Amino acid sequence: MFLSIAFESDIPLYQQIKNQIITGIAQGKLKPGESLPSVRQLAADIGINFHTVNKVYQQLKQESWVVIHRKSGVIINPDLNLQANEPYRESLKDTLEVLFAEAYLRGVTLEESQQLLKTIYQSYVQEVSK
Amino acid sequence: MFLSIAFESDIPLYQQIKNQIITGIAQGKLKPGESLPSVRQLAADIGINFHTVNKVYQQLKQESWVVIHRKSGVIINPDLNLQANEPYRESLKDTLEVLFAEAYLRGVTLEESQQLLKTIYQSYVQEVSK
DNA sequence: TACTTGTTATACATATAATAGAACAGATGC
DNA sequence: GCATCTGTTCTATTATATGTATAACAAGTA
Repeated sequence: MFLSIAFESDIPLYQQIKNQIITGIAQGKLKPGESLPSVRQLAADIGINFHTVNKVYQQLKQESWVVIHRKSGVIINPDLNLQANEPYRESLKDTLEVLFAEAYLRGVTLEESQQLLKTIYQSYVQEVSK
Repeated sequence: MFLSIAFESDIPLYQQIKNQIITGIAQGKLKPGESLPSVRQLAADIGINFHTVNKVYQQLKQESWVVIHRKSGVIINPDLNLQANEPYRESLKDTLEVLFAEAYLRGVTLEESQQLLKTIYQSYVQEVSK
């Protein structure tokens, strides 16, 4: 099992699963072309309803993280080609503005934040491919 | 009015208000000791129910961003002394890990991210005080 | 044929978000 | 004193989000 779910968390189950799949791709734990468990299988593994997993897969498909075929099931998009377009960059900036306002007021310096970012980026794989 | 509310947003009203008050403090638009509108006044200004504003103030009070007295009403905590303790740093790291996994996969480099952070930090005031 | 696949539909329970109206005690200004 | 404003609390209702439950269907596989 490549997922660890916190049932007591206030983050919705489907969001936790989605987050871990996307970070999994970035960290190379999941490779483009690799297949994911079926909705029923993954739901059984985690111990939740298959509709919750289906919701995740539908959203991932909608955002082009995965492709779904009757034959091959759900696989990580082999041709990951997501763009950092302007709306995305805007939303990212807005999110960071709020997030780091609190961090700044708690005494986290710019240097610390940049160092943290560097460490996080180092956990991402150099080349995302098969 | 120092708040701009997006009613069509999927971000809850109370969360938008809370976010803008905290970033407002970081950016120097709101200074420690400064008083905020009463729950009824702010609600009337925005055009929402006063219970929603009350929810914001209660949370801000709970997290020590503001202090509330019968006499003075709601004021930004004059002695802002919030700590970046270990649980907070953990949650910040977890949030960033997810956030930048997607950014990374969309082609946003470490250098771009660090530059963005620098720009954001520059919008925060140097010295948070009266 | 039996089984698994993704997909869809309906229903239900619970929690969250937002609104609504009412009331109360403490403080303020006339 | 009296009216007004303050934060606070209570109950209630509506809408939405989340998660579960059961069932069914068409397409592909062994």
